[in-house]
Amino acid sequence: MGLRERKKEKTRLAILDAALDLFLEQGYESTTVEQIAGAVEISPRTFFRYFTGKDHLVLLFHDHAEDLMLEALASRPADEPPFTCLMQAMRAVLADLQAATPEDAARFLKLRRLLDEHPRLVGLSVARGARTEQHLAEVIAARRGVDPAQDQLTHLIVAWAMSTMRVGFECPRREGTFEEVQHRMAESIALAERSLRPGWDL
Amino acid sequence: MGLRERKKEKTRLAILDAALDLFLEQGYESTTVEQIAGAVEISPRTFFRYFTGKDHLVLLFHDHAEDLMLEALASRPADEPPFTCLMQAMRAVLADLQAATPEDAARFLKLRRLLDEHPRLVGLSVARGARTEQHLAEVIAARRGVDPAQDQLTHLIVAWAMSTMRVGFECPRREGTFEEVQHRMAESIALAERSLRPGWDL
DNA sequence: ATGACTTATGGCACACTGTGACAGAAAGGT
DNA sequence: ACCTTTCTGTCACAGTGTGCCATAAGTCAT
Repeated sequence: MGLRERKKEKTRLAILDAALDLFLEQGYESTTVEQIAGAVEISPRTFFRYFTGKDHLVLLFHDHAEDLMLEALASRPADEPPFTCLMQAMRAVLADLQAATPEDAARFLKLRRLLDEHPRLVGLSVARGARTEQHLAEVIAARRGVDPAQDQLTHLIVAWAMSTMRVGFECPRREGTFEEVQHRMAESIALAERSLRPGWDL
Repeated sequence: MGLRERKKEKTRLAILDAALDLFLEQGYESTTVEQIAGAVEISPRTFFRYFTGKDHLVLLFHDHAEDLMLEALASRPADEPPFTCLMQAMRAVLADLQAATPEDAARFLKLRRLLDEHPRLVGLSVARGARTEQHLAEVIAARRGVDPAQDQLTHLIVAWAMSTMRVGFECPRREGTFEEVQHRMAESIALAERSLRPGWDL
């Protein structure tokens, strides 16, 4: 890996960290791109070369999580029920989180606090989730051998799975360690499985 | 009702209709507020007094639907299971749609086509849905006698209900009459009820 | 009607986001 | 050293959204 790419990655993270701190300090909306750029000594124009906009900073985790889920999904046995499959994909995201560096862990917790304090960002987050949902629906439709444009059950399976995750991640909004997040998530999955009729997703 | 309010309502609808047509003609992003304002002979500044922004135009239906659902929810018997309740609230939205004027019906169908063609707007729509979900969660928590900040099941019930609605409304994306929307919705509800264990939401 | 009031509108200036175009700086390979 | 490729900053620009203030329109007395 050349100096160029290492430097880019460094700037990337510097921007992210500066932005998260500024957002938490003075609020999301009241933080300007100019301020973020100033904090890491780059021009505002360069900021937009690293990220598509302020929103993108908040959605980095979602991008990563989506990759992980699609990857995890691909590695599950073909005969595993779709919903079970999706819950496993979710666990893969959790596992990745646990294996993360302390820096990444801190970023995740900051992001979580940020979402707590800014309902608008929760909106952004679920909107991004809708895109993930589309991608997952295509994979699940293929698994089930149906046309994603026709089959409602496929969309219901994916939508409910994403909802289950979201509830696990979001609720409750207080400060939380990874252990607590993981516990909430497990609780959420258990709740879901207890509520569904066995074989509903076949 | 005075002349003032009637005139305001007229401009309001004129803006909405002009905007929807422009969006469908030349795309959402490439339509400017200036164009919309020009089409109804008002200043751009006035546009922002009627609507908070371009987004708001797309979310008018969601605002209305949320009102209807909260209203419907309030009128349901206290001992009705939460999920059933929410499905009834959803039916209230459908009923309102059927009772709508031809103008409103046309607006709804245009909005639907618009969402079809613009994934970004689907994101907006889902984000708005998250806000509705919060409000519904509070009502359902009260019904169930639990603290919305603590109870995951409440959030799961509401999230799954919203997902069920969304799947009913969105899928599939082709042109549809109200009959088709209603049919899809009924199908979605049936699918949901078939998939859930009786009494899961108590 | 006339006048006094309340409210809606338009115009202006402004801050902010995001993008295209171009010139110069930095890193890569030879 | 050289040339090539890629990154960066500067400038210009279009668009969104908001505060501010003067003016026009509507409302409601007498």
